[in-house]
Amino acid sequence: MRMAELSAESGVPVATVKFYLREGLLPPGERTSPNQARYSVAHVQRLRLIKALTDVGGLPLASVGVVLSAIDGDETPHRTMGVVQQELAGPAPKVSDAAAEWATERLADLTRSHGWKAHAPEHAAMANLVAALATAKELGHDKLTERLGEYARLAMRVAELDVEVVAGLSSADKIIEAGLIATVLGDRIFAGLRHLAQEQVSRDVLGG
Amino acid sequence: MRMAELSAESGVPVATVKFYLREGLLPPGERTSPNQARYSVAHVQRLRLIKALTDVGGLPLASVGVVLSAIDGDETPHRTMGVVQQELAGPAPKVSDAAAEWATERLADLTRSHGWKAHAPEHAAMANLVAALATAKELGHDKLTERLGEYARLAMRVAELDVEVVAGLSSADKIIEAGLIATVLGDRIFAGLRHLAQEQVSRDVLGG
DNA sequence: CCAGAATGGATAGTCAAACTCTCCGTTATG
DNA sequence: CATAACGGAGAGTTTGACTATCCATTCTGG
Repeated sequence: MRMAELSAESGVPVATVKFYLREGLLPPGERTSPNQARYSVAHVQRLRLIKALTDVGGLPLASVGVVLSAIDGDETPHRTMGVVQQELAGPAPKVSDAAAEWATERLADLTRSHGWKAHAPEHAAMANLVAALATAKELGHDKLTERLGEYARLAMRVAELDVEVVAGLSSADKIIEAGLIATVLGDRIFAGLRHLAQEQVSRDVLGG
Repeated sequence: MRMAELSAESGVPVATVKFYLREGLLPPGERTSPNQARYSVAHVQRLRLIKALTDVGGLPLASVGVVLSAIDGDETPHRTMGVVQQELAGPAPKVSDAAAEWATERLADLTRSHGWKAHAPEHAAMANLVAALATAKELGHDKLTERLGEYARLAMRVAELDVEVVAGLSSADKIIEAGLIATVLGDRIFAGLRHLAQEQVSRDVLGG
């Protein structure tokens, strides 16, 4: 197919497709002459993935580029997912050193008591957790951190489900892509379900 | 206190504080003369809250404005939290009509089988869920939706914890603010815990 | 009391991200 | 073979979130 059809099929405007080609997010089409190219369904899928990562995952295009090269590379699923989570988490917001230290300590307790592996503070999920917990403290909301262990236990249950959903696929490539999609969409889906559930519970507990 | 101290105390640059004042995100200080003002600890707290909403919650300033006027208003906690969730969820990404219809149907099944109240498709969390599920389908990932019921059950457990954390506060104002903070930080904290847990589980199941 | 720093307020400028527009020479097509 | 579409490159646009510069006061330390 050529540009117009690729655009129609994917729902991405022609000008934007050209822009993605320039940025290297979309691989160039196969040349049929010095200045004509043909695109395949792989290009359509790639565009859909880019849309999912930006629209649903909220990733900046620069991160999308990093993620796409990661899944195109031939690293292990584990390493590749590390890159994905790094980009998905984004840069952690800055917080005061004192609060950060307290939060780091609190998280160390948690991982120790749950038998989880310790992580360096540069680890993306870790850095974001530290920032979020530190912010909670700075805002004077300790309740959330007091219950951290209970949240962690439920997070573990969710993670087990996540891995079940992704595991059982045949090839490493499929596991990587499924993992990517499950991570990007999974966060948003769970957040949505949680909000819905909060309304149910708060209706019962706090009253309409 | 005056500008310089307010800035130092909150960690927000003077120019930015002025900008927030102009935008109406921060209420003006108390006048001490026609062109001088004095600020209070309430201003410091407000600035910290704005920082949390933008940095941690990732909200655009326009949404922060809406949220702040909502919590300053005198609506019930339930209505106020509705506004908060609306802004937090943001505009749902657009998806094809066919996929959206399928996702809406799937969600109707879910809410029915869990005995949850049905929601209009304009409902923020609902619209985002529809978009996320529709995207999963468009990307050819059905596994996630097949297990939706299990995720919903866990989301319910998390929501119960959320409400426990917030309930038990004395005044409606405190409940509203705690709810806001719990929602904003809670999503990010749970996502972080989930990522950490995913690594533990995938290490065991998929191997290093 | 007064010189120099700080303040409040207004206007304009900056910067990055993510497109979108306009050309242009070449290629396909009815 | 006229004309519509294409690929490629560069400049322009829009939005969001600041940041910088002025200026006419107002405060403050010596």
